[in-house]
Amino acid sequence: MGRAPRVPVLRIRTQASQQLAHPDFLDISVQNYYDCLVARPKEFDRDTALQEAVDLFCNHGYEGTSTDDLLQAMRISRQSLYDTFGDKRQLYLEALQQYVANSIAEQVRALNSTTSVLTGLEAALLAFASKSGTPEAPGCMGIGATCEFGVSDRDVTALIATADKTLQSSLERRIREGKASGEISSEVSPRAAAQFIKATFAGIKIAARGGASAASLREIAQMAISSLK
Amino acid sequence: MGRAPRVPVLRIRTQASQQLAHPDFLDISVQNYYDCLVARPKEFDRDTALQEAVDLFCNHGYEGTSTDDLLQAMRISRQSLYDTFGDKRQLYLEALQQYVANSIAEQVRALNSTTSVLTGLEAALLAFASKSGTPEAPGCMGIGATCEFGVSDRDVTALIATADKTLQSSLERRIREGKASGEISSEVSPRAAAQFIKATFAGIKIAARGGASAASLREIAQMAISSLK
DNA sequence: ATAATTCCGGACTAAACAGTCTATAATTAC
DNA sequence: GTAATTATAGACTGTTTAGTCCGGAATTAT
Repeated sequence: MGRAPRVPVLRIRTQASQQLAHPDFLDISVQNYYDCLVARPKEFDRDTALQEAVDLFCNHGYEGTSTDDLLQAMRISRQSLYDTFGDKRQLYLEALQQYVANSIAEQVRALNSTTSVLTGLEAALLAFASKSGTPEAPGCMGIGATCEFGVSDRDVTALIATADKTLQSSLERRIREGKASGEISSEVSPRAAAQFIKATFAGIKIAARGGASAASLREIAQMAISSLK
Repeated sequence: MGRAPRVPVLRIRTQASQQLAHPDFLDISVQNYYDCLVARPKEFDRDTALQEAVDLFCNHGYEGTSTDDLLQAMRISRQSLYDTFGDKRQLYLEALQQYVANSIAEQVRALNSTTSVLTGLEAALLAFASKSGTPEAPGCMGIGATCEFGVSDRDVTALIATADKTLQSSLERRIREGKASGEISSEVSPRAAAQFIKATFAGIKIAARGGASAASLREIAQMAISSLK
């Protein structure tokens, strides 16, 4: 993946401190600078609003979520939605992008959280399940998008394919480590095993969405992992 | 399961043969008799039309399928749809019922198609995948319904739960047979293993919907099965 | 101050939506 | 034949949809 590109930064003296002896300064990105340099700043937080959209799309999909639903949940005006996010489809794509990026990051973090590869795999497999038992299983937006559109939507497909590659390579690397340490059978193909684990991710998420108990999900994860030993 | 209940049958002399020396007779069910005893018989076949609806719902879900889409694919008039199937929701439920029943029946048939339990399991896991590579992976309506509604819709949830129980018990029985014959490890819990196989079903179906190759799906199935050995 | 900018709420529009009604044609019973 | 019944096609209706427009308020720069 490489490191994130360095973002240009501006050092700005804040408005409120301009009459003080020791004024405050603020380092912000150029993008944020332009965002703030407007006659009237936005009254809502873009990321917070986007997260509300994510939650809605997770639960009801693209077609099942109306713009009115979105406005209500995001607590912004109609005009603000179109000004800020373009249209419903662009908002959906951005929400999917944010969801998928967060989701993969979380899974990879869990995967690498332990020295034992198998334990890390189990943690990753159950990372989603843990937050899904609570109120009403929210559903995975990535799987929702796949079910809803298949491979018919270029943008959705490309977005998910990118995330899929990241997860695939993280899994393969960790599985190779497990083979090297002897934790995973030498007969296992890292590529095939990573595909299999991804399928298990999907299976667990669907089971959770269908109301399966946390214990069931744990059993599924453990059986999947046992096939690597 | 048991055998199908015996349907009452009527022997009817067909209209066209009433002036012949050797008239034709027809055995039909009482239900069909009532269905036919109308001023003007339907011009379309109910089951064929329903199957078209199934295909549409598989590909676009409930919200993503409009009544106009349905009329066009089912090639029936608007009034006929409402007369025959009630409304869009009832049609969806009936389509889901038909899909899920057929789907489970096919999987159970594949599962029991061989003497070897593991081979049968592999056949069942790949039964869906085989027809999904062809034109545009149609998607599983059961999984689509689960993603779209979660457990929020009583009728959908109940319908899927019933099918789930059938598949679960078929899998458990077959896994017990495998344990008895020594093909499956004695350490495997039939209940947990059946849950795991169901999750693998879901994972394979999602992967297929996302455009995975037949070879990938086969690898996933084989890894899942290897965890039972 | 004033001008310029941009946010926001709500009214508005055109299209799509699910579902109903009507006129006509086809069939059966008599 | 006539009367009764029912399927069909297509027009129709009220609602919801996504997206636009407009007037007033808030903020910044000058």
